[in-house]
Amino acid sequence: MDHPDQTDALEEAAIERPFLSNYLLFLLASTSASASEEFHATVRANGLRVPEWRVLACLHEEDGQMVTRLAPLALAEQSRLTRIIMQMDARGLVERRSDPEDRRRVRIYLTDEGRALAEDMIARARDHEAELLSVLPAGKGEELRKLLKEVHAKLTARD
Amino acid sequence: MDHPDQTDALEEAAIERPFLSNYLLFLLASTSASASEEFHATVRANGLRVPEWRVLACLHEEDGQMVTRLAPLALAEQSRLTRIIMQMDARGLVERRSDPEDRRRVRIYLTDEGRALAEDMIARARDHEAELLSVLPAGKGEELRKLLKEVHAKLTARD
DNA sequence: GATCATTGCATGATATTTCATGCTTCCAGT
DNA sequence: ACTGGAAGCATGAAATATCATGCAATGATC
Repeated sequence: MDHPDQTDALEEAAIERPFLSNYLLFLLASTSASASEEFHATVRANGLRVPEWRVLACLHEEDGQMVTRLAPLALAEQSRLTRIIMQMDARGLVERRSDPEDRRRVRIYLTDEGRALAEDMIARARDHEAELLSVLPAGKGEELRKLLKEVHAKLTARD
Repeated sequence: MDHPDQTDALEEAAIERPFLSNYLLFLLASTSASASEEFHATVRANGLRVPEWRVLACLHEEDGQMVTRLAPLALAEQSRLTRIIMQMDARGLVERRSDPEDRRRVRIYLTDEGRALAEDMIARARDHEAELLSVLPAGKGEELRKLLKEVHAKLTARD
């Protein structure tokens, strides 16, 4: 029996179920980018780069973390984070201390100035998050948060 | 009447409701990163950088897009995308044609080689997505996809 | 306790990104 | 048509990121 031309079949398939707008990795990256855009502008307006803000937030949550622990949390590669932390140190936001238990380790601590900035920025982040949620249909934001926590936990558990 | 020391109050608050692990922008960025990690390795194994793969996917969906339309879709800044496309052109994956309707515009088209690679990578992306979904609790992935589509639509509508 | 592998971080060289700005082409108002 | 402004893309110079590798400290094995 005859069958349709293969190229046409492929194109039809592409039209019938658009790939990109349903592709989970695209939706995640794109939603993350558009949700973060505004706040990242605030971050830069406060003289911080995005990974620097992330480091402040991580340290505020748990002070004295190692560089290699901070790197994945701040979504930055190790050598990059090392340099970012050197700059934050030079600027007086954090302090590096070698760990007496294991002298290969460098533990990062917030300075008073760093802690103040972290608290300030976290307050802004909370405000921005509230605004963001208010744009969404009621409940959708919380639903999304809950789902992301579950999915994120599953994904990071595979290590 | 007396009140507790302010620093203690702040610290308690931080302990009681951890900020980061509930912060929507963190959950989005971090989930996106960990979900994409594996597939991005595949992308690089196929000789593509992540934005190049995104360009291929966008063009496969709609060929002949402008640079300024492609840039936000590929999550890359315009001048960066210009250079990425120049490289893809040099490699024979895409072709740049000036738009006769408006000669400021440069429209990007897949070459046959580019289209073949795009189709190949999209197939891999579909497979990877299926694997990813199979790791998650049943239904969670589809739930997430649906929510992200709604939220992403709301967020990008504000322009 | 010597050796070998590994972990944790730093760093040099290279490649990439970014920012501001330049150059065209188009459009609106006159 | 002419002028001012904006859109679309390109590009140089400076800042950053990346990759591989180096070095030091630790742990494991014999």
